[in-house]
Amino acid sequence: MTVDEQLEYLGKGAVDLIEKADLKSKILRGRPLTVKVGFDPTAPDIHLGHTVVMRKMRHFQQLGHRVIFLIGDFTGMIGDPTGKKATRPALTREEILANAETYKRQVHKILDPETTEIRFNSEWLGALGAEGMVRLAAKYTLARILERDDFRRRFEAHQPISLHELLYPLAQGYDSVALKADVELGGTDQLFNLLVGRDLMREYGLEPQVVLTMPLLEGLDGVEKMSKSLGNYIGIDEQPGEIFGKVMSISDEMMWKYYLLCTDLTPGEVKELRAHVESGSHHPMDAKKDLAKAIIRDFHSPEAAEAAEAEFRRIFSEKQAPTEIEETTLPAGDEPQLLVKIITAAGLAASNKDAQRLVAQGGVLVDEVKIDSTRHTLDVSAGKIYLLKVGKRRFARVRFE
RNA sequence: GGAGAGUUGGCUGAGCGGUCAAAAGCAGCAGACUGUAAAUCUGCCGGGCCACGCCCUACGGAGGUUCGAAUCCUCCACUCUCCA
Repeated sequence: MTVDEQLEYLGKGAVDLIEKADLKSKILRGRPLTVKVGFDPTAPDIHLGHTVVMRKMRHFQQLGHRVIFLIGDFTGMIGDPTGKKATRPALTREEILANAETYKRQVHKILDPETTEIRFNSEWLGALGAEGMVRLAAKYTLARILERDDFRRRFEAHQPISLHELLYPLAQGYDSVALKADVELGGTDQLFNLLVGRDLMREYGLEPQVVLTMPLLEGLDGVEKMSKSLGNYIGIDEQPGEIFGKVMSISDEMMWKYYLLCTDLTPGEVKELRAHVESGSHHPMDAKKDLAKAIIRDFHSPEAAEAAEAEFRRIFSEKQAPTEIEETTLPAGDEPQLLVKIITAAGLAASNKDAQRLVAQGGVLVDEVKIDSTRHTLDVSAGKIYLLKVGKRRFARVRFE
């Protein structure tokens, strides 16, 4: 690849690239670049939203650069204020380390295990000490910190901002100083933090890093950014069937963004596919199934992808019970037991009230038969087995012993 | 340091001393319609009880006034505003 081709490849899908000329001159030196990406160890599960940036990291790896997966175990104690309306709760040391382990286990589904370097920023931030922190804070001004939209908005809305939150961008910027990063990647919401890194590097007499941001992926609701805390995410550790179902539930419109950010298709190929769907020559559901399979192939296997599709067809298109149903064993009894209690006991509803509602609303089937009486009872003598379906997707086989 | 405003269910946000398990919106769940899509419509949306009624927990925390408090009083915690 020529340098210009490399630039195009690395910039593919990016929102900001500051400065492109800097990246070019860095590449021209012919030495592997140090590419830093920070991950906050607050979310124990890597989801599709994270993979957007990770995919970009892989691009750098493919071109022979040194990619550092930085786990913000120190900054995690601060809690990134980005996009937050309220102060985040601080994590304990134990929680952070446990989360970090989960990260390590999962990142290699996307990144090259051989060359990915995993670091923890407590390594240098912890060593900084109070004095170092104060010195670091001296390099930035309040006005500049308040330029940041999140802070300004909270400030103007008279919402609390704790002082330690102001340190977050500085700490993150200092990571770049410590690692002498050539490039830092992040979501567009990270732009401010990444730029602070540039400023700080200049302050410390280093060449400023290149900042490259990727679009944020909306979650299943199609509106909010995909995040663990909002529960609108697809985790890469999830079962193939779960992933398939979740992908199918996104809107047709959103599907294209997923195609662009979560597959290796080029923008041109996605555009072409979209044109086929819009002209009616390709059914949107088929396009979405292909998307779901592509994603499952990445995190599981081609076989798992095919199996997930077959299972999906079986359950939802043909409305049959899944091939594999979780079996729950409950204690048998001589007296008939209320169905609602059995549903709760089997873990298909959060509470008896909840189960009662589901039954009343016609969302419960016992052995393929809809039950709509909340007083319905089942014979629970030993050896009895029932197939319960609650809502559209919750199944369980209950056996009494 | 001084003066004032506020803290309500996952979120936003109403709330007269009784009729408040608490308006409304969002989110969520179920049903209808579908392509388990989206949009739309309908219902539900603290928990317990083989109950259509009763009980428990809940309106920042702890006390108090009252037959009765989310609503009044006191103290504590937290947040915001203005002044210094």
